[in-house]
Amino acid sequence: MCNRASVKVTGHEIAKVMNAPFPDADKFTPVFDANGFDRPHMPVLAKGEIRLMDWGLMPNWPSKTLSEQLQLSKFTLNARNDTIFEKASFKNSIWNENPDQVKRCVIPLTGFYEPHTYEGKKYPFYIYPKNEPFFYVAGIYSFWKDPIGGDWHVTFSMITTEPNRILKKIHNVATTSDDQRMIVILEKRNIELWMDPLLPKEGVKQLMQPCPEEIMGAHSVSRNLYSPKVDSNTPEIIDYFPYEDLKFDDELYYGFNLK
DNA sequence: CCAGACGTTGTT
DNA sequence: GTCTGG
DNA sequence: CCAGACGTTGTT
DNA sequence: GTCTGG
Repeated sequence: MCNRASVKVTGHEIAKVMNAPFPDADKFTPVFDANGFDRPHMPVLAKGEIRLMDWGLMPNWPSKTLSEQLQLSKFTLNARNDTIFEKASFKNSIWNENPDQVKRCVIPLTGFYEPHTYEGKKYPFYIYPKNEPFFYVAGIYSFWKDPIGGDWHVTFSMITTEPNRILKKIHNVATTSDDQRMIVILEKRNIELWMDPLLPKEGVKQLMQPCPEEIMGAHSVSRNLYSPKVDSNTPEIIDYFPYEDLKFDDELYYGFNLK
C-alpha cells in the first residue's frame, strides 16, 4: 500500500516541470510527509490542468452522507490494477464508453514511503526518482456532491500493481494477504496516453505495469516518520538514516542508490 | 430478488 | 448507482 | 450467482 | 434443463 508520500516542491515548480497550468498553485504548500489517512490535498494532473484533489476516492453515488464517504475513502487510497475494471467504486473512472466520463489522472510525487519488516520490527524507507524530478503516478479521480450543504469533493486513488525487485525487497510483508503491491509509475512519455479518454481498455491495462527498478533510489529513514510526538513534515525526514539491524544486507543498510 | 456492500493492506 | 452474497 | 428444488391436494 | 430462494 502506498499511504505516505512527499511533494516537496512548490505548485509553480510542478506546473513548470509538467508543463500544465495550475491555477491554485499558491494554495499548495510543499510537503515532506503527506499521510493519506489525513486526507491531504495533492496536486493532480487531469484534463490538461493541475488541480488540488483529496487523497482517498469517494464514488459519485447520490444519497450518501459525508461520514459514509469518509469511511469508505480510508480504503480507497489505492486501487488494485487487477480488479479496477470491476469494482463499483472505480469502474466508471478507469474506463467508460463515453469518453467524457473517463477520469484517469497523474499524481506527481517527489517520493513515497514504505515500511520494511525485519524480525517483527518496522523500518521506514523513502523511495525517490533517480533521474527525474517526479514519479508520475497513475491514478483515477471522482467528483461527489455532498447532498447536505452541496459541497463538491474532488478525490483520487493511486493505482497499485505487482512490485518490482526493489519494492518486493523493501515492502516485504503485507498485512492480511500475501501479495505485495507497488504504485503504478508511468514513463513521462506515457502521461498523455494514460489520460487519453479514447485509449481502449487493453491500452489502459498495458500501462498499469511495474516500473523498472533502474529509475528509483531508496534508503531507510528515521522512525520519526511514524512518531505522533515528532513533526515529521520537515526536510530532514527524507534523509538517509541507517539501522545497524539491517547490516546483514548491503542494499537494506546502505540503500538502493549505491551504484 | 433484495439487502447490504461498495475497499485496501499502516504506523505510533 | 451497481455489484454481490445468500 | 449457485445450491437445491422441480408437486398436488384421496381412495379403499 | 430451468426456476427460485437466499
